[in-house]
Amino acid sequence: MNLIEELRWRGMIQDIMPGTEDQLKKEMTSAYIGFDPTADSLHIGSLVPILLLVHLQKAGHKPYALVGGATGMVGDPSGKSEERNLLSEDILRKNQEGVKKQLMQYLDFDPSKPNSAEMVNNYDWFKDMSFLHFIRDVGKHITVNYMMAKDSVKKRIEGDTGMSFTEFTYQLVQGYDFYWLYQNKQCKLQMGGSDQWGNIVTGTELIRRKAGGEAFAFTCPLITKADGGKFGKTEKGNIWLDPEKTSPFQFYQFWLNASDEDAKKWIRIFTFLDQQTVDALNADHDSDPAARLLQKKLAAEITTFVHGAEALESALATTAKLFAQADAPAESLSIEDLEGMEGIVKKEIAADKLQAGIDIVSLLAETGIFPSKGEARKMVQGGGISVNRRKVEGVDFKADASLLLHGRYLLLQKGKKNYYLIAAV
RNA sequence: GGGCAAGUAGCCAAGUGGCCAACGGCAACAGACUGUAAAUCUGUCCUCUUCGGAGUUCGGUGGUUCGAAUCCAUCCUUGCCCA
Repeated sequence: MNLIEELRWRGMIQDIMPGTEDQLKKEMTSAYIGFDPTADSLHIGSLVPILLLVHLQKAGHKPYALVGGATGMVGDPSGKSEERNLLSEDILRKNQEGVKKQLMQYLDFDPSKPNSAEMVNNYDWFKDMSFLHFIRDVGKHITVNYMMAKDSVKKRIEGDTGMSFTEFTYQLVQGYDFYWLYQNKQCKLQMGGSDQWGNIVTGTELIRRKAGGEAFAFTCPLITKADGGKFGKTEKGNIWLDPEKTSPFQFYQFWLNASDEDAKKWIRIFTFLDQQTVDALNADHDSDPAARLLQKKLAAEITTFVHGAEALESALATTAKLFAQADAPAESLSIEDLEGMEGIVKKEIAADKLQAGIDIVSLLAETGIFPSKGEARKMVQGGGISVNRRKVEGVDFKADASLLLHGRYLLLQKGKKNYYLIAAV
């Protein structure tokens, strides 16, 4: 299977420009994807573009990861119904660094290889460009009519929030990136999410008109969830690639909780397993859906790719303790189990308060698990709180020192999956 | 600069003098069911609360009124049209 066939099978191609496949067959091709420095870490939404670059490199082509230092300052209107807030330069610079560091992990930057990955930042070629230069050399080649026809623009013009000149210009800025890379790095291919199609095409158009060259592009579908929810969001917010922001355990759990339908799609997109393996896995899964083989494999593969084998081990261990032995009484957990659980939130309470006995509502509020007593009370009344894995039956429940595990800890749960370890100090 | 519209909770959106902490939907959280799923059902969903209530809201500010999200004035923001 060649690269395009492979990506097609994986369901990673949405739109593709004619001739792209031939170009990739013909020679080692340089290709790029842009990453937005809107946060100091990438989240799992960026995994697909990263994987595209990885596949590309595996197929022997040369990947460029572009950090959008300049485009980040403008704001991409694609998929946005409203004008974006501009980030300050300080924050952008910090974000660029964070994003850059993460990208380094996933691609092979070994300069001795002809197809080593390279990192570029469009801030480098935009920072010294004058406005006059831009409008004469770039703007002249693209008509407003052309730009207005773009979906991202049309939607905003037809909508009722309008769009600033700055965001309108975005597609030219991004288009120029492609042109610059084409001229300076012989980059002939741009990839991206399907929401980027319009911007990408502006780039190829610019290359054609300004340099008379031919450039190619394809996009991958945006990842969706079968239930229509936003991909990559949970109650705790985004799933980040930075283990400081989203622990490997939480990361693993995110994938494990995928629905069957999603898991079938995602296993092809987010893992490198070949067709045969995936087919076999699917068959096994269907014979016993409750075992969730697909989800387990998916979660294991992607956690290893992002965080490494060791992190996966520890995520698995925590999972076993939290869920596989969920019926086991809390008393059976060792101190190491309690303290070592990843994804558990640690809180403290004064030992003498506990000695005297404290009602559950105050306990929840004082340890900061809930911001107010009112909220804590509502959750207790709704049956959403457990102490030492036993459900708290009512608001008059009192906690005291006799409940302490190993004389030190209370294991508290909000719902099924949110664990808190309260240490008496 | 002129004309016209709009601004209500995280989002969408109803409400046009008292019955309004404000219909409904989405999102979110919890419970039941389950496979740590989906679907479904139930509860919560401005803040605090001794669960009796209390406090602060409907772009901002001032006013009319016993009483304002609702009426008036003014300012701000956004969109459309004209210049």
